[in-house]
Order: sequence, then structure tokens, then C-alpha cells
Amino acid sequence: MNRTIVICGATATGKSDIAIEVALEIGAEIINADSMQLYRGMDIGTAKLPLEERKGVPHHLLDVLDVTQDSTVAWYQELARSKVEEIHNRGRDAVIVGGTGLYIKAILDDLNFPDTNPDIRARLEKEAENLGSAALFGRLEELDPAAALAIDRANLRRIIRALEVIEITGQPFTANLPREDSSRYPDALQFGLVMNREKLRERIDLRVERMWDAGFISEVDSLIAQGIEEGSTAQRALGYAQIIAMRKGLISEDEAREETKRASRQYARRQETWFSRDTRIQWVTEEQPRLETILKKINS
RNA sequence: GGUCGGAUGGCCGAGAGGCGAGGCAAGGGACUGCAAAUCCCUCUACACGGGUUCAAAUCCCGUUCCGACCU
Repeated sequence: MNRTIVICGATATGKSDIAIEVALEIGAEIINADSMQLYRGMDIGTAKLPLEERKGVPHHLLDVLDVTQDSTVAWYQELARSKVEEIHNRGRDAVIVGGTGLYIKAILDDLNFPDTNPDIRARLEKEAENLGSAALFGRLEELDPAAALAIDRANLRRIIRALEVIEITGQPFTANLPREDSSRYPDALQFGLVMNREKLRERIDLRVERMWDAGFISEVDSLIAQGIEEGSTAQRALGYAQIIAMRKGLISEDEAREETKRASRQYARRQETWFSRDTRIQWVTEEQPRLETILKKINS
């Protein structure tokens, strides 16, 4: 019986380390569920565990994209699921670790993502520019009132995607949503790591300082040379975006570093909001002996 | 000692008599193909004391503090 275990939570809560320990204990392999650690060359700024710290535990979906390529959930979903199957077929357990909530959900739940079409999307984006986002939202209200209700009228990105899906599938956007929560891996155990805000803030600050000392700037410099600005996903990563802005002369190094800390804090908040909605997650606080707590639940 | 200019919410910053600009930060929230993204909500301030007025952050008087200049 092969298990699927998820370790999630906000950034800087120590997910990677716990995952290694858990994996060592139960003989599992690790699948990365962090949208930015997918990128080759994004090591320091994403706090990617160096090889020697992985203690021999096989890691999957690390360094699988070039910085110029865009990551998407649909692509990730397929790949990650095939990795889970692969590991299970090998008779081992899979530990999924990461802070990208949507990606984790995409593995576990029966989310299906209707295709995308660059032409349609480009056209919609152009229309938004010319007619304004209000016009597109109006169209969405007509074509799919339920979707319009669920999407903020100012959230152009989601409005465009909804219209794109409607056009491609010929059905309302909401028709593609699952009726109820149906899980592909019903037995998956999800653990969430939590820390109080103050503590987390300190850890984030410290971590960013260390990244700087470890040569974060030169890492970004070489990625700029590799064309990170051509892609749209990688260049928005925390810290990377700030250092790119710094290299463009928009902000000082000091500002870049402080902005990175602040953006990380805000990100952590968004992550907590996201994960807090999932009632399947079992939360583990910092006061608890985390590894033991998790192992106990896995084995019970 | 004198003259002039300031003093606005955690920070920045407009307003210059009449339904509490705005931005950032902070907190809360949403979320099915860019998710470390995108977006929404909340946070009633005007240095202090008097006065004028139906109405003052906005006008008048005084006080305190800051800055510039003068002696």
C-alpha cells in the first residue's frame, strides 16, 4: 500500500527539511510542489535544498524548466501525477512538498483544466486594452453569470481565462468545475506547517539576508543573461523580481533586499489563507515535535 | 530676540470653509492554464488651546515643536 503524503505551509516554515526527515523515515521519494523551484538556476532565491542536504532522498520536479519557459498548472498536474504513479509503482511512498497551493490541489483533486489557446487569449487581451476590462466582464456576465459572480470584476486575468474557456469549450466556464470535492488520492495525508507571525517574520528576514550573502544577486545576473526576462513566470519570483528591478536602476540594492522581505511576508499570508481553506490539512505547530507528530499520524 | 515657512492616520502625501483624496505598510479574504501570479475588503487622520461661522484639517488669536533666513 503506497502512500501519498503532502507537506505544505507558508514559506520559511521549514517544509523541505521536515520532508527529508519524513522521507528518510518511511523510505519515500520527494516531489517538489513549488512553482519556482521547478526552474533550473533558481537555487539561492528559492531556497532549493542543495544536493548534499537531500541526504540521498530522490527529488523529482526540481530543475525541470528553463527560465525562459512558462510554468502552468495543467502541465505541472500531468507531470506530477505521473511522478506519483511512478514512485508508487516502484513500491515506495511519495512525499509532495511545496508552498504552491494550487499545484498541490491540482495533483490531489479532480481538477481538469480546459485547453488554452494563445490566439484567443491574445485577442481577448487586446480587446481588454481597447474596450476596457468592464466590457469583458459584461460579456462574462452574459455568457456565464455564475462565473461572473465568482470572479472579481477587476481581476482581468481571471476574466480573460474564463472567456477563453467558454470560447474553446463552447460551454460556460463553471461547467468545467467539479460538482463537489472529488479527490484523486483520497488517502493522501496532508500536513501543514504553521508558525506564529513574528517568528515567521524573523525567519524570513534572516533567510533573505543569507540569500544575499550567498550570492543571490549574481545568481540573478546570470539568469538575466540567460533571458529570464523573456518568460513571464520565473521573473516574477520573490527576490528575482526585485533584483531585476535593481539592475534596471529602478530601486537600490537596499530597497531590493527590504522589498524582498516584505513581499515574502505578504506571500506567506496568502499561502496561509489558501491552505486554511482545506479542511483535510492537519496542522502541525512549531511547539510540537514536528517529525514525531507527523510520523505518528502517518503510522496510525 | 526678529521675520518667514511648516506641522495631516504606522509611513509618504494631496486638499485650502461644507457628503472622512490617494499611495505604501499592516490585517482579513478570494482563487481551476502566468499562482512567489492576479484580484477584493478593512484600517475616519488633520500639533495643542481658544475664537469666528449654520458648518473649520481648511479663517483668526495664542502656545509648542521643526526648518530657513535676519540681528
